Amino acid sequence: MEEQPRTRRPSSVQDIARAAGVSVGTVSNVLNNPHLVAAGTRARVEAALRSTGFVRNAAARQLKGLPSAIVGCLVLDLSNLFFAEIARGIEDRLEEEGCIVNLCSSDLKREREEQYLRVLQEVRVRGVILGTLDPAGSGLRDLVARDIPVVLLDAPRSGLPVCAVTVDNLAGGRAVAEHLLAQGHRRIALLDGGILVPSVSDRITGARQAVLARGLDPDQVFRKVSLGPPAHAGTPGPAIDAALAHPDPCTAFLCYNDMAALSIMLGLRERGLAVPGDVSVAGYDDLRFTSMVTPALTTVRQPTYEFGRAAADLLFAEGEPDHEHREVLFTPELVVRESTAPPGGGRRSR
Amino acid sequence: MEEQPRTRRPSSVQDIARAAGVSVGTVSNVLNNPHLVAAGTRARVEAALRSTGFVRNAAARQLKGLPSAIVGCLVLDLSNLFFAEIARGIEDRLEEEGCIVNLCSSDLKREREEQYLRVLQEVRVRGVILGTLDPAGSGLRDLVARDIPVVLLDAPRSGLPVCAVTVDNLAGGRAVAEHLLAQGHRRIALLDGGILVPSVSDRITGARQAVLARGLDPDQVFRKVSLGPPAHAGTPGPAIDAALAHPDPCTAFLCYNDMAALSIMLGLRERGLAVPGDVSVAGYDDLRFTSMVTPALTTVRQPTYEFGRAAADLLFAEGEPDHEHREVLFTPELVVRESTAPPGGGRRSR
DNA sequence: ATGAAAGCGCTAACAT
DNA sequence: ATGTTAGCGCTTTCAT
Repeated sequence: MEEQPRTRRPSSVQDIARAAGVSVGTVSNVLNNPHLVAAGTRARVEAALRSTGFVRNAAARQLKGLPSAIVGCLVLDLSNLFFAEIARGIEDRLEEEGCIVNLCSSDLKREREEQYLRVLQEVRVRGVILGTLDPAGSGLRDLVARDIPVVLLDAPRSGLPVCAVTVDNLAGGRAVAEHLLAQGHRRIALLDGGILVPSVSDRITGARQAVLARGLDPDQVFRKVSLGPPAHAGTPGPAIDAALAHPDPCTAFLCYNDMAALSIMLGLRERGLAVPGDVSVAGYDDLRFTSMVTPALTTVRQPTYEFGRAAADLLFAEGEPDHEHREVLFTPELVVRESTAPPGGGRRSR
Repeated sequence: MEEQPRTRRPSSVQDIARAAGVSVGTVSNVLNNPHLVAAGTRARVEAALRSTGFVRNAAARQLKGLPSAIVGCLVLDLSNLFFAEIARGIEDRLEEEGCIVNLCSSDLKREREEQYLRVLQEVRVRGVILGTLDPAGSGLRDLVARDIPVVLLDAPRSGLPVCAVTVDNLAGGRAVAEHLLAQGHRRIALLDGGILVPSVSDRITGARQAVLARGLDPDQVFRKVSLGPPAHAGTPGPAIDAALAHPDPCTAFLCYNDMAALSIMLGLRERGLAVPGDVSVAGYDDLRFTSMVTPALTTVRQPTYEFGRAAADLLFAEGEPDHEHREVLFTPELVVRESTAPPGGGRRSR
């Protein structure tokens, strides 16, 4: 029956000042420089603050030029556990600095990436951690031109004055390819997502290097097949056909990530093909559960949580006065499990 | 050698006005009510807009009372694919309205939830989609008291004037438990994450109902064991011991989610125990890959992407003038696979 | 059709 | 130690 004790509209410093019988300046000082205000006054103001449930207006602070607590983070695909875990690493680190993350997923759409970047600029984020489709794109250049700190996520800096955290994709691609070649595979389906992602391109380059190192011709060894974007990962049929329904069928799939590899394995199973008996499958990322599927997936381990934390670290470092742009490079690690084996293991499928 | 073509500091409407030889009001009109301004003037202003790469200042707009384009979204654990997919559903829907999401993960920490809620208020989000640990918490009540639209994610509304999107956890819990009971299990380890999550509590209640419906005593049938928070999911040993190293060992694990179930299965395997030969394991969520592990996981399917979209829908509906708070209820579905079987199947492990 | 000016909530510089 | 005030960038009356 009583009046609502808390005001419905958030109270302003004005309201607090009135309630405590002081000026707005004093309220501001209680908020930001408590030591400047006498104990008694401070107590009165604090009481008013509490009783109205005052909440700072971030927009007003920002308009005064104070740094925003929001950091933008744009990843390629949040439904990929790999990025979700990176995001957690980022978030944990930001939280330590009282920042929050504006997390967006471009879903591998260029247009969407550009749109998000625009909105992030409008809200004047403190910086952005960017997993970009286009390391030479205008969105990124815009950010840089406006002096917004940028940390690239697993993408080359292409000469831009930004920081980056990357993993050695060349080495990773080389490692899986070398593994497959060593097992004797000479026809390998190179599975991509139909969209050219910088890090994946590097892995492919690495894979080609491995082939060249053996004196073979990459164009002979690899056959490019596409799974289509993640949304289509449920229908691996066409990709499988492209690789196998061929006079000279592939004996192995080198997949651009674990999710895709799993999808391929599922499709293979549905067709009655055994892995690795009939065809080998290698993934990339080493997601948490890849050791539990059957057969356990051969893949390449990449850092996730630590990767995210490193990115956030770099972003804060960017904030410092005269900072050198740095690139932190992580090293991937081949994890050989059961899904790859020499070709021609044959018809022993159960 | 040339001057940088784009200003480093983002240009303001003032700058544009000056450049185009008009007043700020006109610039604002070009931006928001283009039809009110003469074609010629408009063209001049638009040229200036483009040449400086003008970006609105969201803070200033907001200060004028315009609605924010930012929607807060707080989930329990982003490293759980279940939430990551929900987040994607939310994001997709928001994007359609030109909004972006401030995605945070409380990591099941109450303190962190409260902190995030505070920051979200400071930035005056347009609303918040909240997966809360505490549906009766002060953070949530605060939001409501301030008329900030709230949509609860899989949590009871407890009488608060908010919307909610939920799944029938009672039914879900009942279904798995009934399945296990029907197979003959009479000693079941009820695995939780050590933290009381509302939705999980409901599932447990549902499971107990199933036991009662058979005229059995839930306290006899269930033995509570804890895996600890997600971060500890890597060490399922203690939970396994608690369930099995007992004069009357459990014959099945009813796990609070798939990630936990996988972790338990891994631990079981390390101890040389066969699933489901020696012990059955049931999960919850039906994450994308649970059908691919060995043995394929028996679990309960929950909507994810659609769940997220529904939440975002509700949030926008909240914005409408005089809106009725609604609750959207999804129905879970038991998915029986290979990881559960009648007890005593025995030592046939290979 | 356009311009002038007030004011959103806050901080910081200055005045008392 | 506290009060006063200008101004951040924008939208929106109200004049012209």
